[in-house]
Amino acid sequence: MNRRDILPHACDLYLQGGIEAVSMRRLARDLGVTAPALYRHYASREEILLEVVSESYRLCAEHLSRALSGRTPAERFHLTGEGYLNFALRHPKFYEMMHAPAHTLGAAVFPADLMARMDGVGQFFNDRVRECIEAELLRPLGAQEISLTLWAHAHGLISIYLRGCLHMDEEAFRLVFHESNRRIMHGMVTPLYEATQKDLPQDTAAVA
Amino acid sequence: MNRRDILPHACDLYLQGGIEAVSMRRLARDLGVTAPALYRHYASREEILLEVVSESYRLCAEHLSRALSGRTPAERFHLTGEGYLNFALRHPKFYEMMHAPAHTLGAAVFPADLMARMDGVGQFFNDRVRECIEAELLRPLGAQEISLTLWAHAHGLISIYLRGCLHMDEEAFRLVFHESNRRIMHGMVTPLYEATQKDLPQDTAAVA
DNA sequence: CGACGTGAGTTAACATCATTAACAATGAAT
DNA sequence: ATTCATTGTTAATGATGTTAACTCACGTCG
Repeated sequence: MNRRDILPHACDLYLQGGIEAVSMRRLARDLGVTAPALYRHYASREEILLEVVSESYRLCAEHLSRALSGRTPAERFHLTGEGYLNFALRHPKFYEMMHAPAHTLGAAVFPADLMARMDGVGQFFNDRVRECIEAELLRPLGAQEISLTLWAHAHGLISIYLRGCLHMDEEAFRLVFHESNRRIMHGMVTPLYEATQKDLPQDTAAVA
Repeated sequence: MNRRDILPHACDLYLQGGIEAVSMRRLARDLGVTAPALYRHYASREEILLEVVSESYRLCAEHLSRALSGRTPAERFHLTGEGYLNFALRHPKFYEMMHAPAHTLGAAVFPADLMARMDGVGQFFNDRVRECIEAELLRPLGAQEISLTLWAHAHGLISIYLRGCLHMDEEAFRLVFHESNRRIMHGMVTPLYEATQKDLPQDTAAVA
């Protein structure tokens, strides 16, 4: 038995019952082994959970990479958004795991290899945006900057939906997602808006 | 001892060491009592954690409500965004708790009173946006729709920052936050963009 | 061939966890 | 004075992550 045999079972347990369902004893039982044996391959439960997170990023990157089949910057840009949305809707538990706070996994901070995977996903977005700026489909506001804005919006909307705050089914949400994207791409303000942006007040001081 | 005495200590424990630091024994010890005594006031640990979530929403609503001191729709709109950002940056652990998945707390689904608090926060955003549409500062794209878009973007950006993915300090992030808001308010596309939106390909089928 | 070390498993144990059952003390109301 | 609800207690159950000490199989080298 080695690491590669353990990870799939850990993912299964996580998909079935969430993080707390991934217990060393239960995992060992599914592998036909006793709990301390797992410590031959992983230093701790935390290390196993981090591997599940890493797997989530791998799966996400796999969905995104299919956007490279697009033949124009616009197509690849569009397919990137679709890939991200599809990943989130098809693998909601993995999507959730991607954004789990470190302490939820018992870790103080994310290890370097995980940070690298995170940066990789971000870099993919950056590259698709840069292409579109060069093709003059997007305004030259900085590829990283636009990319971050788009990622933040997509992630925020998806995570709100996955928490069940929006009372709608998946098909309805796909429409909402696309409509919301249209809004941020084209803007939401009238000419009157700009005039109000001078002399805005500061937020009052903290309360407690 | 009653519920009102327990909650602050539960919050303290959570702020110090995260959700898993809130243990019945530890909490009881801090209150000068033994663990089973807590069950006189709360049915379970889950119920206590949900109360901490509820407290997070209360604190958030408190920050938002200060936006009502603005004297114009534009001011109140701006202060709402500032209030949300300030709440997240001043109370990051509470902000995180607001968006904790239910199973993280050991709960299958959120209770109705919590859902009501969530809707209340959403409603506040809606109302501020509606005001701005009526004042013709925002385009008439639907108050709920715009509100959701703005909330999603703000939440996504903040949660990405709080996870430490952006390598910057709080001051730098405040700038990024405002710049990103400017981008979604004014749009990011060139006139060329629209022409590319016809005949976009579908994402290929699922992989696994 | 035998000695040795290494890798991978075992059992037993420890401390901690949430939760429950059974019981005690306190104080107010009839 | 008795009754009853409230609010604690101790003891126990079963689960958790993790460690220590041990066993067993296997490959390598003298």
